[in-house]
Amino acid sequence: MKDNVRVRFAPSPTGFLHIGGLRTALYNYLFARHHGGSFILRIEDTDQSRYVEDAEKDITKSLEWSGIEVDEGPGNPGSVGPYRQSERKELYHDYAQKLIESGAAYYAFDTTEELDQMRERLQKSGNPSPKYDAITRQSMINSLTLPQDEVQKRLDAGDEYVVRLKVPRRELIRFEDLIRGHVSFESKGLDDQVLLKSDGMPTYHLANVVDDHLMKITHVIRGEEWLSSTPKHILLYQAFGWEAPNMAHLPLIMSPSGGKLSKRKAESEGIPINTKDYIANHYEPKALINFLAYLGWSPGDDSELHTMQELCSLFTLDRVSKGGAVFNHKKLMWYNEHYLRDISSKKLAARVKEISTDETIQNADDPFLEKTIDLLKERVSKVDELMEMGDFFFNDPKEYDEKALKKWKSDSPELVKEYIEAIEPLDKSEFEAGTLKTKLEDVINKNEVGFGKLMMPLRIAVTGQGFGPDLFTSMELLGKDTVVRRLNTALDRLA
RNA sequence: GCCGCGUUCGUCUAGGGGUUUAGGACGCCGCCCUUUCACGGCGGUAACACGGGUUCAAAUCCCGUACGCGGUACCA
Repeated sequence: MKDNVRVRFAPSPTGFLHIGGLRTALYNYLFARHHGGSFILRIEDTDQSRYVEDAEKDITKSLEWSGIEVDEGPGNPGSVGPYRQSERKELYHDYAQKLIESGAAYYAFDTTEELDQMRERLQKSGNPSPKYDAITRQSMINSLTLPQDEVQKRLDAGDEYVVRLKVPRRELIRFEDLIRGHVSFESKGLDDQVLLKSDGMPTYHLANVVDDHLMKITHVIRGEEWLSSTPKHILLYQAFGWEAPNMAHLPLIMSPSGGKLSKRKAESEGIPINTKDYIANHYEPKALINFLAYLGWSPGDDSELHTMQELCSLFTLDRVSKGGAVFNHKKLMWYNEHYLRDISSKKLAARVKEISTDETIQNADDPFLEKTIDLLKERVSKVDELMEMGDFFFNDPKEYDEKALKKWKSDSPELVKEYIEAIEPLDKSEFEAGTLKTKLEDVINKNEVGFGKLMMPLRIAVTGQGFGPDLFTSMELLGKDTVVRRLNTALDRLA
């Protein structure tokens, strides 16, 4: 293991940070922290046509929310900046030039149409995967086929060109992947990859290799979708005479229906795909992080719950699995429930006030709100559900749950009436859970009916629903006036 | 198609030649607690893709097959 571990998370700002990207960032971060190294954020904005204005802000905000701290990045540059590739444009130009001079790359002048024609022609003649390679480049328009003065003339005239990597005809390219072990590719299967695009921007491949070297990256930890292009990168490192960083390709996060978890698939399967969706929907960042850490990795013991700090000390690449991992939303919810219950009711009350759009809740008395949360916490999965389930603590039920209404029988009005009569004389200090329960028992005993015969109708009348926290404690919290009012309202509406 | 990478309960995984009647977690089911719903506790269901080797012994090593996934762009 090299000293001074430096890893990078290098998203391209073509959209919001999705859950797969977040996990890649997390694994990089955990690895860096485990080795006391640095976690670098680099923005790979080389595709101007796909650039999304707010994407970088979204990435930064998402990482921050998740608790992933960036040691060096556009917002807090270190000594190897700038950290946006668009601001490093000239650099790539210089390095492309070096490759041309050393013979590892060449100019190509073919237009998009000519390339399409070439591919079509080859396909028709029986080549199913046409490539711009050691063989086909001989029939294309480039500095390998054109006389040197012609090349210079085109360059001087400002003709559009790209720079392509001159992939050797037959060579076995091997490298060691920290997760997968030995990996090898035959160079003949590789394209003469475009390194510098006609708009002057580098492609991912060039920019990535140049930056990883210049930024002294020791470990490249990225998604498996990059495994196939790694040989091109190895070739590049060799051409530059640089030592390649260690490589580690992470298993992909899969959709429950199979295949890489994409935006479309996630949406149709009810899985939030972007980190901002998790923020907006009030998931617990600790839960998401814990869940994501275990999606493709495990510490090897039976533990399931860990803080970020613990994950940092536990995480090693050799314990990352090789196969894709299916996103299991129910397990995420299990984590969320766990971390939610860890939060004090006092803190939750503050969160609820922040989130809520209901004025009654926003202005609620804090001790009261906290008491309701004590009761609700064990019953919900996310903070926002606290308000849904606990709405009856603040507002009279507008309607009664249809399913619960089945428990409102023909004898319910009479029983409820008797209960009202029993509790109305109670003064404030007597209006507490124990007494309220005793009063209910009096009524059912007198009428010789079961507990539920009265309790369910009361619950419906007071909360509008057939489930929820202990009814007597809830009524105590609500107070006599509210309870009696709601019981009478129910009598009117359901009689 | 070609190239590459994978494959242990439904899902995430442990296990890496004998310690395994293959362990844990989520889910699901049942019971207990509770005259609601949950929490909690206890228990149950359920997997080594297939076929050949190697070996005294294979989930574990090797080779094939199947299946899955990824890549195959002047996208990353």
